[in-house]
Amino acid sequence: MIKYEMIANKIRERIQKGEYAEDTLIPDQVTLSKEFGVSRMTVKKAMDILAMEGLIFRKRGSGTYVKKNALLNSSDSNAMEYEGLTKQLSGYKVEGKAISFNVEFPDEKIREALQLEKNDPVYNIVRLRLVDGKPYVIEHTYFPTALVPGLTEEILNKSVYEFIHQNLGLSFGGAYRKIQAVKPSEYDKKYLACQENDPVLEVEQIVHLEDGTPFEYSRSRNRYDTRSYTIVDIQRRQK
Amino acid sequence: MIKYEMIANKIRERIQKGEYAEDTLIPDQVTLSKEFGVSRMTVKKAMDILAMEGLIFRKRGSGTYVKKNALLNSSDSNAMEYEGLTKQLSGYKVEGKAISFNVEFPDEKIREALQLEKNDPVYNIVRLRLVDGKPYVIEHTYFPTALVPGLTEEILNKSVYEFIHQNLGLSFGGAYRKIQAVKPSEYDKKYLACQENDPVLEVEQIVHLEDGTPFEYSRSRNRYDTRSYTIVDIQRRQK
DNA sequence: AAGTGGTCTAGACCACGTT
DNA sequence: ACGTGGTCTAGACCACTTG
Repeated sequence: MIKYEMIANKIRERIQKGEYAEDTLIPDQVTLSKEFGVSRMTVKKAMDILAMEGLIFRKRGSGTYVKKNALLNSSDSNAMEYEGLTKQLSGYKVEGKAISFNVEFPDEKIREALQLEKNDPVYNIVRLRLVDGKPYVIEHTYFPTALVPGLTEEILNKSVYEFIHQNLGLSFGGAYRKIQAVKPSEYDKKYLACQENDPVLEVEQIVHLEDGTPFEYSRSRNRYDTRSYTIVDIQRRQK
Repeated sequence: MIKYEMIANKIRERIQKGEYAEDTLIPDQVTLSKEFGVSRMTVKKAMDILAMEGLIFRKRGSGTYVKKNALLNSSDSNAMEYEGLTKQLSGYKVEGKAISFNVEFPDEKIREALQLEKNDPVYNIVRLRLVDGKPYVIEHTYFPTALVPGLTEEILNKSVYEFIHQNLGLSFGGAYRKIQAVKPSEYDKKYLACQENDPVLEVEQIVHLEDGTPFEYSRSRNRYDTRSYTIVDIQRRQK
């Protein structure tokens, strides 16, 4: 439907198929605008997308080039993901198990993270995820009850995010994350089967709605030997 | 000079000063285009920048709003930074100390990360950073010698990145990072003064040039109690 | 000098929310 | 019905690189 998106898709496909080889020029914007029967502005907008994805780079006066290793880096723009054995996880059995599900008044730290008043309650959920029967991560999650009315344990087992999007009509606007190495707690030792001197990778996260309202605070505590956090950081603005 | 950038700067300033309050509408694009004497397309491009920075969000048919907590999240778009005591580090003495500086043939892993051939040499640099006399991080860094001809220990103590930009005329195009919690090595225990069961936060990083050439491979090993990694992730494309 | 990508315009139509 | 932001055009000028 949207022209610049369709053009971006086609060019991306050509790069992936090798029709536009890495480290070479692709046709200039005027040529492409004639090929696709659109204005040059529309072609440029398509190119902006591919540049944000890290597939191409442009030199004024020179032309538009396919990056070396475009295919390696071609994961979604600014994608961030956990990686571990999760990578080749297709054949494994992934389980989620709720350890606890309560409503409570949060402590000061969580109140500040979620921008709540003194008497605003939150859901406090602790879940353990196992892969192939082995523990992987414990997630401690807090939602303001006011934002997710009618949350049940059943919904938790499906997708809270889908529920919010479908039933409440809300969208996400980003997240703040903090990653640390920490020593295992008693909780970690019990559920993650950590040894005393096994480190734990903790990802602390505040997720926001589109309008900036804090919506979820969570801490994921990951076994050090099975999970890592990866970031693809693409330079967006040249000076 | 560039109009849409100047307009973005002015609007950003108004948000920061509270002239456009959080969680309220700002003037529509037609009004703003009249105020600044530009076309609406130019105003929209300015708004695109502020949306990427997480300061505003837009609803078709409704208008453009300042996000809640715009000022909190207003750190540079997609900024990533180490944080720790580094936060309030203005008053402290930061030192860097080179532990070793060699040229060698890299092992397979580094050869793959830097996309090198069998006989391409690299600089192998190990540096320790101290704050207020206490060890903070050990950085193991590898550069292909072919990309940084004439690197000296003196340049290392200033800024390698500036040297590359100034003297070699090269620009950066992004990075790939992987963050893990690991157990301390003998090296860590010796230089970071880690105890046997202190975890270490390792940041593995491949930095690329603008054209996609891998340029630096490094591993930073951080004391767990003084450093963490933070990420601001802003949603860019709504579906 | 020619060709490239970056910016900007004035106007048009559309999709969507609000009224 | 009206106002909003999103897309798109045809053409213009500029900054820059390359021959």
